[in-house]
Amino acid sequence: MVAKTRNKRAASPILASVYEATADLHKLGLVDKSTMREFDALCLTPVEPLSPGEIRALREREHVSQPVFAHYLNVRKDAVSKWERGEKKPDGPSLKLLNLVRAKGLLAIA
Amino acid sequence: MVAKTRNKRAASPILASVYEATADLHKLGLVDKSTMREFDALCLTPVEPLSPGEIRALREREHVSQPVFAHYLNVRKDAVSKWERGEKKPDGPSLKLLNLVRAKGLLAIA
DNA sequence: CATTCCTATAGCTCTTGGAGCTACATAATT
DNA sequence: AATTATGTAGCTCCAAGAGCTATAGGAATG
Repeated sequence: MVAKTRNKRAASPILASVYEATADLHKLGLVDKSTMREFDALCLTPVEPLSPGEIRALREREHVSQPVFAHYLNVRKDAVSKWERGEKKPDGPSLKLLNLVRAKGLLAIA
Repeated sequence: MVAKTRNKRAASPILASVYEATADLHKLGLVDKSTMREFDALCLTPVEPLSPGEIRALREREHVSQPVFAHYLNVRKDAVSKWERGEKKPDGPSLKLLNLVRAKGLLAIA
């Protein structure tokens, strides 16, 4: 399927690059097969794991307390505290929100 | 504490209204105490529960498949399927993301 | 000064969402 | 006809997050 995609004549050099990148991501298992068709999914900001220190730095960058930060993410303040102390690791939707804040600021999720 | 806040001379009529609204929300237990100081938290889009039908309608409004929708939210496609069939109920961070999409569209979390 | 709040930790228990998997029917592509 | 994507279904398992109490330190307020 990857090879097939590569061989397909792309509409533009830019699109061709997107195809290449997609194929590579796909090979690495980072992209769902469906994204080979639905290209808007590629415009997503990549979701990376965040260390406790990075989470704390992120929150302090936004100048908010743990309770307020938690309020933005719709989690309990305890959760934020545990993230920053490494007791729990955010993943899935929580990690997505944290990455959104990192990339676009708190206002992006307000 | 609520009365105390009410008695405080507000800087403007608008701010006074905000105080009033905050106090009421606080009385209803909808707002964390911290928000009485951190006002930006009030600018948050309220997070409401979504029914299975509303979730499906939301996804179809954005013209994406379950796998792609899941990709945006950084959850597995199975999760989206279960939400739409009422098998699982999104809450916390997932619900926040869904409300974000509803209020601002998929691009807001891209 | 004393007092009142907010913050941030810490230590618990418990529920359930989401991960991760397989399998299947349908529909759309090619 | 063969391939590919979709949506549903059933299952197990883990850990995130909920929810609670208690504590200590700091900041604001009187």
